[in-house]
This record gives sequence, C-alpha cells and structure tokens, in this order.
Amino acid sequence: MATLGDVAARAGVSISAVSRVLANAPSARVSEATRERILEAARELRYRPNFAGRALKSARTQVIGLVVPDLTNALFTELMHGAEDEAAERGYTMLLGRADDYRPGGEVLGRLIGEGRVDGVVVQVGDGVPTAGLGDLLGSGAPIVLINSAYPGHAGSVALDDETGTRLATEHLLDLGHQRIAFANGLPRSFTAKRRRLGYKAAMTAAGLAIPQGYETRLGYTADNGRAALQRLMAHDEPPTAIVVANVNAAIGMLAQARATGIRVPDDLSVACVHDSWTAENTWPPLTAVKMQFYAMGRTAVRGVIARIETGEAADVVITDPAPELIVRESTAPLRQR
Amino acid sequence: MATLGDVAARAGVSISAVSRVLANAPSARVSEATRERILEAARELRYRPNFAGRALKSARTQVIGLVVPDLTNALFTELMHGAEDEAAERGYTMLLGRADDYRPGGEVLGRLIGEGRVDGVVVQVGDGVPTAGLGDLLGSGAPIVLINSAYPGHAGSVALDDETGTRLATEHLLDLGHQRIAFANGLPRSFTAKRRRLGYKAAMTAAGLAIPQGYETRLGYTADNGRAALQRLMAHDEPPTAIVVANVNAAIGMLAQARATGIRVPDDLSVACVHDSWTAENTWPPLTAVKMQFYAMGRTAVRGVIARIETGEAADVVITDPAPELIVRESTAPLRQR
DNA sequence: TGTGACAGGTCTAACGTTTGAGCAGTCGCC
DNA sequence: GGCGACTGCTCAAACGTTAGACCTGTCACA
Repeated sequence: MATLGDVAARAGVSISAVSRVLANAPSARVSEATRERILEAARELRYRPNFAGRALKSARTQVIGLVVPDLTNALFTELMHGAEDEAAERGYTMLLGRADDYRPGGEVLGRLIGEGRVDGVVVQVGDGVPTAGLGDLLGSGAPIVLINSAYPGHAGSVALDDETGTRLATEHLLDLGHQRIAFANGLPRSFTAKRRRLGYKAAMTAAGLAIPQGYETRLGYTADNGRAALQRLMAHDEPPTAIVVANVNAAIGMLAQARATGIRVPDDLSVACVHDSWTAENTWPPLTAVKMQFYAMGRTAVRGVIARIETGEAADVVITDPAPELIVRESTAPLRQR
Repeated sequence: MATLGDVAARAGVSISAVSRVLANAPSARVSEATRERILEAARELRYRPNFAGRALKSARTQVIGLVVPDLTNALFTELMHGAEDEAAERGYTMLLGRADDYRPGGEVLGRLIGEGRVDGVVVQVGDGVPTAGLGDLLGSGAPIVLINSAYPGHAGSVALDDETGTRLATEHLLDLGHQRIAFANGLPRSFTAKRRRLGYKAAMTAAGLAIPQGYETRLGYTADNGRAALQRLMAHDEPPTAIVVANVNAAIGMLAQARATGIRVPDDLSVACVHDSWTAENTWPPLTAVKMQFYAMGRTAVRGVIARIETGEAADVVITDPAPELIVRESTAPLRQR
C-alpha cells in the first residue's frame, strides 16, 4: 500500500505538503500546480490513509463498538441496522463485540476501550447478567451508551417507550371489550420487563379493572417461554379471554402452543404483543403487535456515543418519536358475548 | 491510559525491557526480580497495549471484517455468531461492514482493506449485486473469503452443501408417496438457488419423475416471495401435492398464504423447506425443514481467512460435516389416496 | 592476565500520520 | 534600500509499539 512518503516522492514534494493537501487543510498553502501534482500522484498510487498511523497520531479510530449479549435475537438485528446506518453517515464503522456468560461485559468493554480499539461503545447488558465490572468503566468517563438498561449514576442511555407500547396493546384489548386480560412478561430482573409491566398496569387501572392474582407471568422472551406462559395462564381458575405478551417471539410460541392445545385464537383467546417483526404477519392468525422502534434506537444510541465523543455531552433518552405503533391484525377480536 | 513508558518509569527500567517481559518474549533476559517489578507496575497502572501503536508497528490489526448485504436476515445472524465465536477463540475481533445498493461491495472492501482496518474479510455479495469492482481486490491477493458465492479465478470460498440439503427435502416428500412435487426457488442469479435447484432435480430424476413445466418458481427468499410462489404453483393445471421451498422465510410466508386461501397443510399440500430456524418450529403446522449449517459456515469462513493471513494458504470449501439434517415436523404428510 | 561467554539490560530506528515551527524568496510600500 | 507581510514550502517531533544491535559487568578457564 502506498504511503504519504510514496506520494510525496512521486510528486516531488515533502510529506507534510501531501498530508495537508489531501486533508484539505486550510494550513496547506501550495500553488495550484503543486496541488494538482499531489492529487494526481495520490490517484495514480491509489493512496489511502493508513488507519493505524492516523489512529496513533490522532488517538481516534472512528470505530464504535456494539456489545450485545445475544446476536441471534431479531431485535438486535434491527438495532444493529440502525446503528450501522447512523455510523456510516457520520464516518464511523461498527465493531461487533459480544458479552456472553464466558466473556462478561466488563472484560470485553475493557479490552475494546482500554486498548483504544474503539472511540466509544453502545452496550446492552443481558437480562440475566449482573452489571458487575461495568462500574469502573462507566465511572471512567469513557463514551458508553447503555441501551435498554440503566446504571446508577451513569449518564448516557437510550430506552424505548416500553410503557406506552404495552399500554397501547392493553388498551386495544380493552376497547374490544375484554376485561380478563392477562400479561405474559419477561424475566423479573429485565429492565424492559419492568417498564412494560407499568404500561399494562396503567391501562388496567385506568379502565377501573383489578388485576387478579396469577394474571402476570414473568417467564421470559423466548418462544418456549411464551408456550409455558400460555399453559400457566389458561390453567387459572378464571382463565383470561385475552393476553398481552411482552415480546413477539414469546407470542409466536404462544400461538403455536394454543394451536397444539386446541385453543382457538382469536375466538377463544385474543393475543396482542409488543414488538413487531416480519414474522408477526406470517403467523396464523397474523399477530396484532405494537411496533417498537428498534431501528431508531440503534441510530439514537450511536448518535449519543458520537455526541459524547465529539462534544462531551451525555444524555438519557427515551425514544418517543417515532412512537410505538399499534398494528392490528387478526389475533385479536371483540370479546364473544355468551 | 498507561503506556509502556509509564510502566517502564514506574519499574525503573527501559521501555524495551517492559515490552519484552509483557510479551513473554524469549529475548527478554531479565532477572526474576526485575520481571516481578515490571509485572507489578503493569498491574498497578492497569496497562493495556495500545492497539494503534501495535497495529502500526506490526502491520496487523487482529480484526476481521464481515461484509454482508443485509443484516436483517436471520441467516446472517447465525453466520455472524459462528464467525464471532471462531474469531474470539483465535484472538481476533469482528468488524461489521455492509454492502448495500448505496455502498457497493467494492467500495466498502476497498476501504476496509486499503486503509488497513482489517487483516482480512469474509464477504457475501448480495444475490442481485453484480460483483463489479470486486475483481481488483480479489486479484490483489488480499485475504478475502467469499461465502455463498464464487468468483472466477479466486481461491478462498465457503459454501454449504445446498444440493444435498434440497435433495433431502425432496426425497422426504418422495418417501411420503408424493410425485407431483414443485419447487419454490430463489432468484435465478442467486448462487445458492442454482445449487439448490440441482438437489431438487437430482432427487426427482433418481425417482424417475419428470418435472412438469411450471413446477419451479424463482421468485426469491422472502415471506412475500413464498406467498406469491404458492399462488403461482397452485394455479397450475395439475397443482402439486407437495412443495419444496428453498428458504425457510419463504416457507413461512407460504404457510400463511395457504391458510389465507383455504389450502390445508399438510392435508391438501405438504411443505418442506431448506434452512431451519426457531421460527420453523413455531409455525402452524410446524415446518419440516432441512437444517443448513450456517453457524459452521461462519466458523469455517473465519478460519479460512485466518489461515490465509497467517500461512498464506487458500482453499475452496464446501461444508459437508456437519451435514444438512432433515427435521421432520408436521407440515409434511403421506400423500392422501383418493 | 587476557579472553570468551553470558547475564542483564539499554539504545535506536522504524511503522505512517499530523502539525507547529521555521525558512527562503518575492513583493509592496514608505 | 530596508522592513514587514505574504507565498510556498520543508523540518522535525510526536503518538505507542517492537526488535535488532549494542553495551557493561561478572565469572570461568587456559
């Protein structure tokens, strides 16, 4: 690969002249002719600035890390997409880290930031994973933006409007005349689960309805968790006529389980879930879902990291625009009168 | 961040002594006492080698790029997961690039490699995207491994055993007594579609069956493509009793479309697809699918890039172990006698 | 007593870039 | 004709790391 030195030699000027011309620096005082010669030489040699040289000198890599616990979740795919788009537009590249049980978040982050591989990071800590080891890093003032989680005393986070999302789903079922509405939620420790729960409760309370004992399960966000939730909820003395599921994957599992056990959706049971995805419109019946703005979340998180890097400002953001959006499909129907 | 210089000062030795001790170099001839002092100083200062400094000196970044056209496909998620695991085990980190219509592969790759941001790349070119601009790069001898595609004259690629996968699905339907078996394939230009087609034909031919005109659609791999394929195939004069779908997402769409148009699966129509995923077991009926080893593909691709980087060798690999695996669920059933 | 071998280090250059400081020549102006 | 300002450059240091060359002191041995 050609270096500045090569270009300089070919153009017959000094390295600094080349550097300044190629950087379009105002401090580049060169004649038009020299400028032309330099540009041409660079073109001919296919010069590209060496990343390591530049990073060493400037202490910037123009790389942002994204650390997530589980790549296989469709949610992260959308998130990553948004992050990638925003980063590309701002001249950054995304680096992928993973914090699983073997390599806890602290270790991966420490490496990424400590070695100067990235200028900043977007982090989602796993629902189960304790934030141990993150403390030092967060305190160290490194540009870290947390998504779907919070850490006491740390500024710089992005969350979705989980409460509104869940409230919309619940209100939709209420509008259809349902009163016995149960809630299949994520794990108790989960940041989003706690927030989604608030939306469900708020809607029920606003409608003047009490929530019966055992009407909330907190099993998790996977399809299998959804299956288990259905079993548990339908075994209730007064089984619900509608269920709000806190996650689309769980809802898909729930739908399959309903089929398998002879529960007809939406005739016997209406199901609405939080988080839309292309899979939701290809179940049977297609799932009524609330679209959560994960793409926007990715963009916002990256924007936050860049702001932190470049201007130092840090903010905690809840994405309300675009707002969560209810998409009515056929898994919900008016309460059957009997 | 502490540098070698800081550690050296604290330990009262020279920078080179520190460098050698921390690198565990055999050329480090120091007394036990000095070694201890250096290690302790490094620990106290939380020394971490600076990435840029090291990269500049060694011309290695220990980073491998992964360039894919579309992050939202579940396929890539699995692939990425495998790539990530292999990279982490070998001391590399994954960097994510994206080659879409706005930023064609050549440009992204040129930047990644030309600027020395990565030591090598795993690339999947989009089905539709012409490989224009890739030629120079591939010819340049850079460590590039192509997945699910090939480029004339380029050594270094990884593919799945698409033919066997599709053959397994077709044979399964044949075993169930079906003879009118159609094939919903990907786009004509698609590398995998061409290969999957071979498996279907091979199985049909081996069974002594001719493939009627119009029994293969080549619409693509999305859910909507699957819906359209069903419409077209069932409009045939002699509609099939079974369909092999070249992609799980398309099969999910097809199932939903069947529901919507009153075709009962598997009573009226058996559906088997290539590529398993958690979604396949949560459709109704659950999908009979052939598990393709994308995770292994990710691992193998990264291993190939590393081999290329470290020893220079390049190979074209088709992953046959683990082999594609037929998973029978309820979307396929014996041909109804009438 | 001179010589080699060896232990235990240090010195120095180099990787490619950026950037503040400097320097030679020309011009305008008093 | 001397001074300041400007043009059009170059010099040199620095970022953090690695690695080959080199230096000094001690000891064994002939």
